[in-house]
Amino acid sequence: MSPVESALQEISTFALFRNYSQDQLRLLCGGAAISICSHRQVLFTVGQPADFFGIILSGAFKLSKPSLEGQDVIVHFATAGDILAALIMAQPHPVYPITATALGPSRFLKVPRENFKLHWKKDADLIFKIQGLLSRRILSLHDEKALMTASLKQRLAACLLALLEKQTGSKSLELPLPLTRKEIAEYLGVTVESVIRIMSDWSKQGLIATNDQQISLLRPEMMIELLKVP
Amino acid sequence: MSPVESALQEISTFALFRNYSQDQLRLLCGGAAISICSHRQVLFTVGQPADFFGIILSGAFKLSKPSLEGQDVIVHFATAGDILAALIMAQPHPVYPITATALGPSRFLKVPRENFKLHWKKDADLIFKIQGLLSRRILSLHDEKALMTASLKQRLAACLLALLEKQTGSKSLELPLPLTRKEIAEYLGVTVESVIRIMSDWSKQGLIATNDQQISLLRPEMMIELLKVP
DNA sequence: CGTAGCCTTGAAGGTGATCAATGTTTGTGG
DNA sequence: CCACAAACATTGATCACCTTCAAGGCTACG
Repeated sequence: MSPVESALQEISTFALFRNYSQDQLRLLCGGAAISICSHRQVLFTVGQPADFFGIILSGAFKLSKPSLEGQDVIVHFATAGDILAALIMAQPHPVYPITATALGPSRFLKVPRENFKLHWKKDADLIFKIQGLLSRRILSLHDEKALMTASLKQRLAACLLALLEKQTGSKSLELPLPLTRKEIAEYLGVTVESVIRIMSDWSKQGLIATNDQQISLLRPEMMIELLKVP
Repeated sequence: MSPVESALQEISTFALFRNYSQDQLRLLCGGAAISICSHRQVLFTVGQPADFFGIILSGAFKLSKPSLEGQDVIVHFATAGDILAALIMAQPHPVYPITATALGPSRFLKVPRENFKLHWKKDADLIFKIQGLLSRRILSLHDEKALMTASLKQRLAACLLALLEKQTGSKSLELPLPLTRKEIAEYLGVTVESVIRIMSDWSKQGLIATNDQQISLLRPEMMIELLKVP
């Protein structure tokens, strides 16, 4: 079986494509290719013409864009099952609004842009489900915004807990993606030093542990406690 | 002509419904009603079962949700032509994720929830256009996030400029909605005092003027200048 | 073996928060 | 129409959190 064929079987387990037959998937993903990305490999870059969108098969990607001052800001951590760049496929000459970089070894199913107009757009049910994904993104961005008045300690706790919840299946205590302190800082919009100071405190208190960029939340209940009234 | 009928003519000028005949609109908006809201009137409240969604005919609404500490955070300022609550209509028992409050006298076309499943969802092209709206929301939330590392002065300038750009048509210097300093603070996630200090500076320098909660940007070029390198 | 990127720690500084007091506008009911 | 309450606006003083700057250690990789 070709790699793409087996990928199609793989995505049929994702919520988005449940109930789709292999034939239907073959149509939707005609001409697709699989990108095998190593850690830190860039999938696409902000500003580049968008000639493909697609689905994360495994691993994770950080989605970032440059801020006014030039340094990068991470807007989202995308994990297996997430769709990337679908939201701009509607435009006549789409350009990636963000840069996608692999976090850990990852696999991505690249679907040619034409498929969107030819097949995806015609499938009201699929568009509808994608809308559901977009809605959830908006709601979680709102939640994040509501946390802006909280202390950095609370925002950091909320961030790690949210990442832990992304975990598909088993409830291990390890975050499903490798993360540097710098990346966490870029995600929260603060400096590395601030993140480090809080996380080393937590390490000393046994709340978290880091092993080769893999972060584990040893005491999630305690982290949740931090989110309660200051 | 009934008020609803004239509203249907009104919305046919919005980008979302261009090319729709009155008959089609009558089908999509069957059973709709018009809410005439006065300043500060609440259209729906967070947590309340969502039995309608709809379109802002005129005026504006602030969309807010309570933060951890209890005070409200404004997640979006919605203006004429915006769709509210469409993104949660897909759920089986939707509940409003935010509170919508009128800013200035406003009119809203309330469409019953059933219409979404019966008619809107079936219209692939419409769902597709709504997806376009959602995409733009996500992109602008990303832009906002990229500004989180900037100083409050810059974020405030960006906020006012973005609101000025929402203006449909004429390029007056007055923001299209009445805003208190407190609301701006709730939108930016900072305290009223900080907003006031910056805005009184700008008032003294002649950059802005306030008249009965109507803010005017007298020198937009200067505001844009503030967004350049610190 | 040298460089580049990440991690860590400390000291100093600034931005925005907090607290407090007062003035102003808006809305409500007698 | 006035009295009063409630919400908003303003200002100053003080404080805390987070940033900035600086220096050094660690690991990965050519």
